[in-house]
Amino acid sequence: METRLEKARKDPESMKARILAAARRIFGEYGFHGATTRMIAQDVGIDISTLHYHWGEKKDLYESVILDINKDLGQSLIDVENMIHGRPLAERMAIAIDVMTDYLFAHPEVSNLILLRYFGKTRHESGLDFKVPEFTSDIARSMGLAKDTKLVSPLAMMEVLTVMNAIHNFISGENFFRPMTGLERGDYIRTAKETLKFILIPAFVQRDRMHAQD
Amino acid sequence: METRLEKARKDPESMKARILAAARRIFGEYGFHGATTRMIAQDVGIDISTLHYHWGEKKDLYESVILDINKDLGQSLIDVENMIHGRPLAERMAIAIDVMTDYLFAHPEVSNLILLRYFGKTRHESGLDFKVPEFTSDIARSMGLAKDTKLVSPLAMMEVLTVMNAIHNFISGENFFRPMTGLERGDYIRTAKETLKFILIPAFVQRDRMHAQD
DNA sequence: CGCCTCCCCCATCATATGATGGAATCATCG
DNA sequence: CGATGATTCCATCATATGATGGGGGAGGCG
Repeated sequence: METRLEKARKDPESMKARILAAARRIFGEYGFHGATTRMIAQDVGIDISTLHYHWGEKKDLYESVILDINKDLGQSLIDVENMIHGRPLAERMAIAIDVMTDYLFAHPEVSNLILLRYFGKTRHESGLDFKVPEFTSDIARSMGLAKDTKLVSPLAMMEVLTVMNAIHNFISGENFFRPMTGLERGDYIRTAKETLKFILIPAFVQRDRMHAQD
Repeated sequence: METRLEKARKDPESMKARILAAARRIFGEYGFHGATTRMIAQDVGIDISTLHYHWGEKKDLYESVILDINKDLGQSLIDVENMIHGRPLAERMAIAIDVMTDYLFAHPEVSNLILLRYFGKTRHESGLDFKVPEFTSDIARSMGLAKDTKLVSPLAMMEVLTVMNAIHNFISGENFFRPMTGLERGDYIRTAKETLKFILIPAFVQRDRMHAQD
């Protein structure tokens, strides 16, 4: 059976899809409790009852947004994986950082929603989870931190989380950080990439070289 | 004139202080919109009207919490600065990471509130800001990334933000990340420190050595 | 004691917000 | 066209939440 979410993703012009897109943005900016169905409806230019007609209650819409984000992020990770396959570690990481950063800056609500979910509770438990563990394991394998996605050590997971979160932080914190730096958006993005590559790559490359010596 | 906040900080047993402490926790967990005055009052074991009696409207209480957090964080940074003064860079960073991580794990609402403020909007503008720019500049100077706190380059600021945020992320994301790893709390904290030191230090040390060669 | 001030709670209000029912509109198809 | 179903909006409800007024009590002080 086709879910509402699948239907919405097929036709981006449909009302379902337009509501979903607006919900991604608004939930991403204000979080679950900070966003109101009225804000989302107004953003689309429709009545709230239309929103309820298509997506049911607020929590259902929110969970659909999370699923949607998950799909997009998972696809991006696959794309990156294919792009960097077979290259040396430093190059793999540099490309991954560049590509993921570009993707996320183009879809900042992805980073926003992920981080807000990490760091903020919601009054009612959602039961629904990000696929963070799977994604993290995949990246760990891709970075050569684990042989098998089933056997990723806690240390490796936390290393991956550090890298991914460092990227998300710059995207999601743009509204706060960019005014601090006084940079234009383009410069901010360039500097973010530069900073991320400068800080994140050397440690892994160094360890990689040491292991190669054995 | 003594502010309500100053009064509350003097006597931690006072009702004012107890409410403030609860507010730090609840706002930290749920964010501004996710937290309700009733939740905070219930946490203290008092009526909401008592809360309003001491702190006025919700937004005022929230801003007091932010000011309170700022003072605590600023003091911690000063403590760390004194502790690491004069040592070589790698050592300075390792100690700073250890000490700040311990402090923040003991007061996770500090990280929570900071990150939620970075990444989530609130419906009404607060006008009140974290002292993030000043703190960031101080750390930049302390890390040798700038001669003067008045002249910190955007690049240096973003490097500092990367480091600070990496720490906050592990504290604030514990509820999400620790179950992923299956670690006990103590092991989680240890692994977080290890990971942070492993990733964050080498890049700066490498660059420091290169500059020393000049 | 009588009065005052400070502090706290009960009852209540006002508004924001999630949600729904039913009418109106539009498209599709026989 | 006329029937049918899908979609949208208007009016309205129910609840959660922020906020307030007034009363009561504890303690200090004449």
